[in-house]
Amino acid sequence: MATPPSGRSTARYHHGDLRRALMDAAVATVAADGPAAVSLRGLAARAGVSHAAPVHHFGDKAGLFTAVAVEGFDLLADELGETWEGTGDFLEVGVRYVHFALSHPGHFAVMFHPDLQRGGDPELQRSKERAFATLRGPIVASGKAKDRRSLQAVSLASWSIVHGLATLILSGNLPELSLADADVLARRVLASRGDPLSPPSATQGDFRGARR
Amino acid sequence: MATPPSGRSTARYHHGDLRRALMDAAVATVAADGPAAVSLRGLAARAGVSHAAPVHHFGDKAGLFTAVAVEGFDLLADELGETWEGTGDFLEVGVRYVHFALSHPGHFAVMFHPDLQRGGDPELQRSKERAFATLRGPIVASGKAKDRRSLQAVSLASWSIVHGLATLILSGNLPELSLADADVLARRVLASRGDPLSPPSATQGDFRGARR
DNA sequence: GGCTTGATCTTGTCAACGACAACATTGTGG
DNA sequence: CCACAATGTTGTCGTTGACAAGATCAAGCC
Repeated sequence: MATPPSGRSTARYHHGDLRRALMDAAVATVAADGPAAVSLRGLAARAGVSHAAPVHHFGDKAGLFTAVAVEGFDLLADELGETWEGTGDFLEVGVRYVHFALSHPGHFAVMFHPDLQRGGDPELQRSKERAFATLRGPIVASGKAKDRRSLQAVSLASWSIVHGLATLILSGNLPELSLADADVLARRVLASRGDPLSPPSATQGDFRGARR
Repeated sequence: MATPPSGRSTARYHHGDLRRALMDAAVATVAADGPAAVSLRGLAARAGVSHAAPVHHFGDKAGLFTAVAVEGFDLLADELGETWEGTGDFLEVGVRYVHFALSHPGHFAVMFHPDLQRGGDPELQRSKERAFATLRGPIVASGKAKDRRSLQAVSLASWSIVHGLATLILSGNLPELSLADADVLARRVLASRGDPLSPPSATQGDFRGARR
């Protein structure tokens, strides 16, 4: 992997883009085996560098995870913003949230485990805030919540349902899904609105539903 | 803490209830600093035994977390069942789910991180199934979902919203709440149904709402 | 060319940890 | 009284995160 840009094929002292390689390896490891499976030494070995090299890019493990979280929140904000601008559909933004979580499981897991990160990091704060604002925007724009309090309730409910669905799928409490299936499921779940008192509007789709 | 039942104050060879002490210490540690902060050696020291004593009760770290998860699912099933039988109110079961998560953060975190547990454990499977059945029951009983597919969508939506809300609060993405405030918030969020197209029915309550 | 400076990477080391093996202690039932 | 299982201890090994000190490289400056 990653043959250096210069023709020299033997080991070079400098990696070229070790920061990128380490983050990619970390994300892949988290996606495959969870954050606990990440070791700085393992990542270093995978990138072909010595066990202490990561220190120069991230300081420590929390620094690495913080960088991954920042990247994740930026990606999420981009995707949600794009969907909102493209469709103008509040529900589709929610679907995209779930889609993001499932297509970037490594990032997502790190993003929502603050105990892995460096809490006070200002860059993290900014990325986080931008992502949340991008999520809140469509809810505010849909403008159906009259007062401030109900807006917050609706906003939080929307976030909760997409976040909960994503979390339940990722944590293995629901069957494994293809991304396409997950989109269909998310659309139907969001449309059903979690209230048994109002009959859900059944949309088409072939998903078989939760297993256990 | 935990002076032994016998009057002998000096160190005894047998702890008395080491299993219980280790689980309590583990739950407290997870609640305070997350699962990553748990070390078998640390728990052993806290209980006043040698570093290898926990092996005889849990085998390994995953065994300890599995035992915590089983206890958690049993507690959750008890609480949800009690609420459903007491109130017959579907929404109150959801409120209780969130309440449980916030009042047992140590258990909750372990319960929904399967990578910490021994996946195949039969006791875990049973406890999990019982808890989920207790959650699903009220939804089925409310009987508003016509066909199988919409029932699954409603069921999953309900679970998602309560699980998402609990997860968001616990992960520090919402302001710290007292348990009473959280109950009020959960009630309002569940009542708002997360759909801006239908005006939310504002219930009373003094919670100020999400911060950031 | 020679020198300096900063960034990057290596080597060496230490303490904490999970896991395991071998042994000691305790209490219980035959 | 004695096997025997449960419980706890001591000792050890390999892995890991973190740190310190030094090596290598690139780029600028004289």
